[in-house]
Amino acid sequence: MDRRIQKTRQLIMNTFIDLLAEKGFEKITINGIAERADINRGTVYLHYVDKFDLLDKCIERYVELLLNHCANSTDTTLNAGALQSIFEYLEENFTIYKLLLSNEGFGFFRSRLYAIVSQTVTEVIGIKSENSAFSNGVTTHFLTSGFIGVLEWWINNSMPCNVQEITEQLMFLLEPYTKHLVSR
Amino acid sequence: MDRRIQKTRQLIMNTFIDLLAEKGFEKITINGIAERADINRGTVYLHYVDKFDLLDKCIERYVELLLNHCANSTDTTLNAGALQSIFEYLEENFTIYKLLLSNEGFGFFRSRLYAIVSQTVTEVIGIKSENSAFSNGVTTHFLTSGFIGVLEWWINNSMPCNVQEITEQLMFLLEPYTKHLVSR
DNA sequence: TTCCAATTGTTGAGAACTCAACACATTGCT
DNA sequence: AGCAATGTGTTGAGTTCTCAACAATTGGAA
Repeated sequence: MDRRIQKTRQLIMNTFIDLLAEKGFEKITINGIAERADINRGTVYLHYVDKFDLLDKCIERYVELLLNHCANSTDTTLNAGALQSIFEYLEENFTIYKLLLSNEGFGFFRSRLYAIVSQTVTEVIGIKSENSAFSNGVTTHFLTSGFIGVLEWWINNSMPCNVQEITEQLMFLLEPYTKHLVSR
Repeated sequence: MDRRIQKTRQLIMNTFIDLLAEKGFEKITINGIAERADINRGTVYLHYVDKFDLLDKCIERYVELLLNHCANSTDTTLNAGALQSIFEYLEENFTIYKLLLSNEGFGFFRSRLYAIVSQTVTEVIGIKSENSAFSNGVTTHFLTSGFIGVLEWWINNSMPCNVQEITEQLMFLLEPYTKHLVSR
């Protein structure tokens, strides 16, 4: 893809996030974004239909970035490395995800994250344990909610424990399920 | 001017300065600049003919930026405010000017700065004291060399005294001349 | 020396961005 | 209610930048 597109979108999103933190979604204008980013107003419309669309794309992007940090691990195995990688990334971009998980995110971020994670979990369960007692929606939503709940708690409370601790604790909690679900 | 031009030139110069500090002028390539700046190689040639031209323009630009900080003061009077403004700016951009004044600048920065400052001093002397004993080259070059020498010393020695001190001391040294030369 | 890889400087076509202008909607003030 | 200021969304013409390709040069290792 043309590098101008990547740069411009990155710039617009960064500016959007900054303004979101400063004044909230309500008071954000396309005008304001263009001025702050020092680009033409029309350029914003070249990439996003309006500020709602921009919020959507922004959330989509940051969900993607977050999950890429475990998709990078070669297999679908839920291993400590992938978990740790995610929480390290969250730590680095703490302010952004705190913002997206706050009221300013309108719950959209949470629901997008939930949708993707639960789908992945469903797939993994389906593949790994076709004949076991885990092949049902309850398991999927139990694990997804648990994981996302912990993630949300950790961010909202400004990382009350370090990455090492939360990773280990989470792995411990998931162990009973990984034993049956994730092995090959 | 088209904002793309300003942004691109700014980006190229910043990248150039970074590379200059990292590996020195010798090892800098147009390729390397384009890669680091994440722009097309051809774009660099759109603005500069080669890396020597880039160095020139870079020096010219930073001389301009430096002197703007006293040209902003309304009159040509050599006042404490203008001096302080210059040294504050130097303090903020210390690493850049230390680099340009070092061997990597090849003395080009110093000589450009000297040329412009001495010309201004000549003009001021000419205007302010047409019939005094100061109307000659000796005065111009004495004052210019003194000023730039102090500036160079201050930067090369990593700002051994603070802005307040160097400003006051310099004003004290210049006082005998400002009395006769700069008043209206 | 010879060869290979990297760099240089240029080209043309096409995509992205800028800018100014437009009509229209929204906001806030008196 | 009326007015002014600000924001919205779109358009068309013009500029800048990208990209891929090119021939020519340079620098270092075999």
